Amino acid sequence: MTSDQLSLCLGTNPVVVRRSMGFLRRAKIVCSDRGHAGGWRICRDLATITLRDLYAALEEPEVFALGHRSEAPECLVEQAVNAALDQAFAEAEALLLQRMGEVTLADLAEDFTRRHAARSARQGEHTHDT
Amino acid sequence: MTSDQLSLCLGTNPVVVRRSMGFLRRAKIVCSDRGHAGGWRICRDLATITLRDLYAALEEPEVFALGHRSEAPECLVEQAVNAALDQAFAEAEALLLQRMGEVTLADLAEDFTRRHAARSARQGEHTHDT
DNA sequence: CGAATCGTAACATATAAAGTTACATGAAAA
DNA sequence: TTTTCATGTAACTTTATATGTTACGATTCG
Repeated sequence: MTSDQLSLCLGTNPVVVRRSMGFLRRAKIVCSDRGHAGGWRICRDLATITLRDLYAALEEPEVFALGHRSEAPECLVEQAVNAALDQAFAEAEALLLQRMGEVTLADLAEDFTRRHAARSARQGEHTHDT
Repeated sequence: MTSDQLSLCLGTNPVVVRRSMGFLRRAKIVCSDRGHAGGWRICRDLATITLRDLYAALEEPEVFALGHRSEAPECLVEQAVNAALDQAFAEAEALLLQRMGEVTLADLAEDFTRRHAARSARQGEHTHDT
């Protein structure tokens, strides 16, 4: 698909798509072809790509919205709070990343297919009714 | 302490302090007194206040920086991704909140005291050297 | 009364994410 | 070879949000 097509699907802008897909290209998850009939392709087996890979490739801001105000604060109160929460944040992040690592694009494709069939069935029903 | 004093400690603005402390007041964690000699007081035993209580009271944006673009998307791809991650997010958030619920302000006060003593000792040493 | 303090509305500023424009580069088709 | 259609990317604009600021009313104590 081209950046223009993707931007329509995603309700955004082609340049924004190129910006994000660029990260995936550098991570060797997608390939891009320039020129006529060019665009974006997934260049690895869907079963080998996990949501964790995508997250890592996109370098999204951070897992948590909460975080330290500063990494090595002089303030002793802040130091105490950081010390108390560092472990908790690390554990929660590790858990989340592990779960993301367990979901492949192949899994999602399968689920999508199921959902698509279900929607089609519902629409068929509805068409039959009217 | 007054909002002005707190804002100096925190490197921010007195109105910002009132805004945040207002949430803690509504959660009955702190009390405020107006007028002369007024200001803010913690109005519960430190051992009964956890970081989770503070987080809940402050209604911070969200635990995670990542999240759903929309809660009930029409897009089937988005539905599949949400379904795959909902459980993971819920687990990680529960773990984090549990850990936050295990840390009381009394714990933090104790840790602060220890750090303060350590710093004083280091400064004493240093003074002794020079 | 008057100074000190919170409560809150209204407005200003800063920052980052997203969107936009513009154009160079590259590749296939005519 | 020229045209057309893509990506790659820099520069700028817009938008959203958190933060900071000003202003002033309400309350309390001396």
